[in-house]
Amino acid sequence: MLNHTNNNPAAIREILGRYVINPTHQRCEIARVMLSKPQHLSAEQVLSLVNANSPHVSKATVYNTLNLFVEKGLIRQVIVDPTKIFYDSNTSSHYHFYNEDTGELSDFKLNDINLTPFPTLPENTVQSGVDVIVRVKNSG
Amino acid sequence: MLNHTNNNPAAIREILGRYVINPTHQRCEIARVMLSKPQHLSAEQVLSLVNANSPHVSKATVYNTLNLFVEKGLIRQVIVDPTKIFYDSNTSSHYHFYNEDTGELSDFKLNDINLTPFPTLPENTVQSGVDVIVRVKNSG
DNA sequence: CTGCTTGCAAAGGCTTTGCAGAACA
DNA sequence: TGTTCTGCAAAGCCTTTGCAAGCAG
Repeated sequence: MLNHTNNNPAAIREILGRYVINPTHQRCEIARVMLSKPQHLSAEQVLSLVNANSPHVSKATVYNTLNLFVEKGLIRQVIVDPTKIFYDSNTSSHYHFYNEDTGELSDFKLNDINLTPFPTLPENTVQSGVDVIVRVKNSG
Repeated sequence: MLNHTNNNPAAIREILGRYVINPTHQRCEIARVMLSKPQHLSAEQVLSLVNANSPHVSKATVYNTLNLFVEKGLIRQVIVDPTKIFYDSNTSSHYHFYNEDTGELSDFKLNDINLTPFPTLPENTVQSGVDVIVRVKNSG
């Protein structure tokens, strides 16, 4: 699902409402940053983008809000680096390149990727997601 | 590559030698634990397994040694959980199930998985690895 | 009023690092 | 004797949490 918006306050509130998220001031600010385009941001990056003009959102709130957004399905975590979590505003099915030299994360889609028929899942489990990460390094 | 051995000291030293790793006492102990079978262990687990009988390897050495083994290609990191790193003694091509409820990691192989032809890599990069993680939850 | 939200600071958990002593060739 | 390795303790980083103050309905 793509939930991007051009910083339109009403549109942001509408999206939050759709995900049953109480649209407080701070949450709208964080949503504005996250949803401005498809992107991958760390909590630290969200914090500084949100507070770029005037600082008014605390670090704790950024962390708590990002977790709330993940829980509600508005954004996704991407776990590729042991030192930090990335948050992805694009929740539709896609995969990632991760540049281990630069820490850059980028998307790809494959029409011909075919992970089905899946291997048999472990007993008494249901699938909750599939991550495909192609790790790359600078060739230079 | 599978580098497993039945706790045979000479075999362990031979494997370490093959990866150009100076076979100190501590490193042999850690290798013995890691290479006893294909498995996924956290640093904490390695620490307690190594020191199960008599404590003689420090936490710092476990961390440093696991990193050394990764660097030399003897084992692999598996990054699926933001709170800890798993180390995998099986470096041959395979993929992972991760149970988000229990933290259990298990392997699967797919004959019919076909990630080629790959998407075009980002500019000036070379591929260094492909991770496929199927996240599951308990169905009960 | 009453419950939800925020922010600060402190705590937590995993991992790395500095440095002195130990081991080994 | 010189290099490499180990271990302790401290530091570092990212993230979470406790709790009091703030805000909204």
